[in-house]
Amino acid sequence: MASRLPPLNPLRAFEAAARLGSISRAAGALSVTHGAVSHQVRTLEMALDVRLFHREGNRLRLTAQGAALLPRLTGAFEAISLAVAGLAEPSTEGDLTVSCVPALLALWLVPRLDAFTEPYPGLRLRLIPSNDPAHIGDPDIDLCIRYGSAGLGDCWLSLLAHIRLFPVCSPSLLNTRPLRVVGDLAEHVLLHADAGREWQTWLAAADAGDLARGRRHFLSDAHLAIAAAAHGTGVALGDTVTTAQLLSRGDVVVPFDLSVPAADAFFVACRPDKRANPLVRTFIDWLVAAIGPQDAGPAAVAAGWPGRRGRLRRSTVGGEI
Amino acid sequence: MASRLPPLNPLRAFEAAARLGSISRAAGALSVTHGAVSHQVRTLEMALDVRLFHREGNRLRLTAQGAALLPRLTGAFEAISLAVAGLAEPSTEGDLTVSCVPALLALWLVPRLDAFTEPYPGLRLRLIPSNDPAHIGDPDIDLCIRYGSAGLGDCWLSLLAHIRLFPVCSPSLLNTRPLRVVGDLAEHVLLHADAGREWQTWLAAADAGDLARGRRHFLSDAHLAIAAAAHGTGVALGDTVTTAQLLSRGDVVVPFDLSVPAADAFFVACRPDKRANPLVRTFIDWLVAAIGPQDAGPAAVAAGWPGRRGRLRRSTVGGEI
DNA sequence: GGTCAGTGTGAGAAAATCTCAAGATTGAGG
DNA sequence: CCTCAATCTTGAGATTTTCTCACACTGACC
Repeated sequence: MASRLPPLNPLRAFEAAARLGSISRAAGALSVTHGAVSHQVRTLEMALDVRLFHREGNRLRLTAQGAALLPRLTGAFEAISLAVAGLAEPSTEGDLTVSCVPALLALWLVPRLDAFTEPYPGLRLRLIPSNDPAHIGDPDIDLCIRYGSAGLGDCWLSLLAHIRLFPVCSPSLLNTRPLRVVGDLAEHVLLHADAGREWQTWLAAADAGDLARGRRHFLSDAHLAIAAAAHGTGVALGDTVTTAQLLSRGDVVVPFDLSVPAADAFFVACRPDKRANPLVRTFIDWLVAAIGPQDAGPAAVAAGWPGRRGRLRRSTVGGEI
Repeated sequence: MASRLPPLNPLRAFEAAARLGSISRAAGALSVTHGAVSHQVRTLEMALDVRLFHREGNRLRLTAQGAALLPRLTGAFEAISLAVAGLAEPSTEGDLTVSCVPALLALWLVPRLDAFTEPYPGLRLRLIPSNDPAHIGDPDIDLCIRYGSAGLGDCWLSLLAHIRLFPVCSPSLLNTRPLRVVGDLAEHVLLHADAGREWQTWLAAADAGDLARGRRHFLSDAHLAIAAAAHGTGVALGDTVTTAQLLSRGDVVVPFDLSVPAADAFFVACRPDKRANPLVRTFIDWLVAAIGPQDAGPAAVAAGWPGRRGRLRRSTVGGEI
């Protein structure tokens, strides 16, 4: 898929020409002749098989497709430029304290941690399994990974991942008791994480809302619920992020081909001042990249819910603390 | 600054090698020989004057700097790939309804709108000056630009711009009554936008909190306050985004070299389902790019400003505009 | 020790990119 | 109408980058 990338230098030439509105100015900015830029743009149009400029005599006008491409390219090249510029800062020694939702910590973060820490021998990492929003304000905690953005208060927020939910169970469970149609769930224990409504949502989507009153256990965290499911205790709701590894190893299986979007999403959050720490920035960059591309579009973040707490994300500069 | 970009193809080669953990695998992914990738990586290290890999015999290990660079590059290349992939969708005809803070609409958006609409002759745009959070839920409104993210409810959010605030007034006002030191503000009318505390914040930073009780007018919106200032009625608080054009045209001037960060920031928001509309995505992309680069780091959203007091720093307002 | 799977490097080939020069279109000014 | 200046396009050839190939080196493993 990476090989599907179009030629980069023509992209840069187009970006400059489109942004500056002129082949000649782009040539100036790139320190080449205008002929070179003209060739590059033409090459790109060939490669993409798309017209990017309307040629009207001696003047250029972006086509709709060129206009759609421009801001994204500008953003990407700016990101590259910033990334390279920020390369000088060397400070990658020290402590990093991360508070993370237990399920994500145990099932996703810990298995991948080596990949992050490997280049940083001087790094001391402390991990706290928790979903307590108050941790954000704690000066001893560098960053928090949370499910849901509600109650996080005055902080930097960044969307990590939207998830979808689906039932999972141990493969051996299917041998002891059938689980072919949704109705068979009545014969199984539904494993709930916390007091969440996730099962209710899924059952509603499966047109089986009445099953919500069957046998069920409540566990304090999705991690426990999924572990219990893997053990064969019952059926839990897994999600696209934390359960992926267990699924690929065959520890759990998905009995039904139906998933529902979760009501909330995973976020990274930290106190604004913590972002000055290059270690924190590096870790966040890594997190976002490691969890995979979630969405096109810039800086997309889902806000909390209306009326939950009127005071969310309000801060004062000179006013009361 | 664009010319400061390092060579792109070596960046891509490094990204692949670092992500896949091996020169050979990168060579496979890029369909070239390993020698080519090795040369590219070496070239990049030369160009940046930074070691990106530790070479240990026949094995590679990322250096701290290489590891810091990797996720950002991956993100940028992914963004490019997505941008190009999304190029096929042609649908750029239809209606787009935007609800926007009045000041930003009149002083920033409208003057730049031609640049956006130009490539889309089939586009019908409807603009609504408003800061009503309820508009987000309105199915007739495609997207909202808001000051502050509070109360927006369940929606997609994206940071547009942080702003800084500073006094502005008509140049002719300075002829009629002096405005040399902060104390001279006592002789002028302070133009407030809404019931905001912005003036209070600025005066506190200027060590002149007592002036907050002088003559003042309250206008319903920053647009009106700034227009009144341009007209010579008094002194208003301008910001780095909406007031930039008036400043560059000389309609208003900045009497003091002191600015404070605003308590909140501009956001774009829309209902999650609206983001399926390519027109909405294109408009948001354009907005974010047009308002300028705000921050490095992925998907960074400020839920308010750093609340630290006394951190207000003097800045050369005229210079950064 | 031999083999395998990696990486590094130098020389030359291949390909991309650039420059140069000529041609074409447009708009302004006389 | 003519000329001039600005701008884009295009083709040929020069230049630079990038790639391949062949060989050398290292470390792991049997």
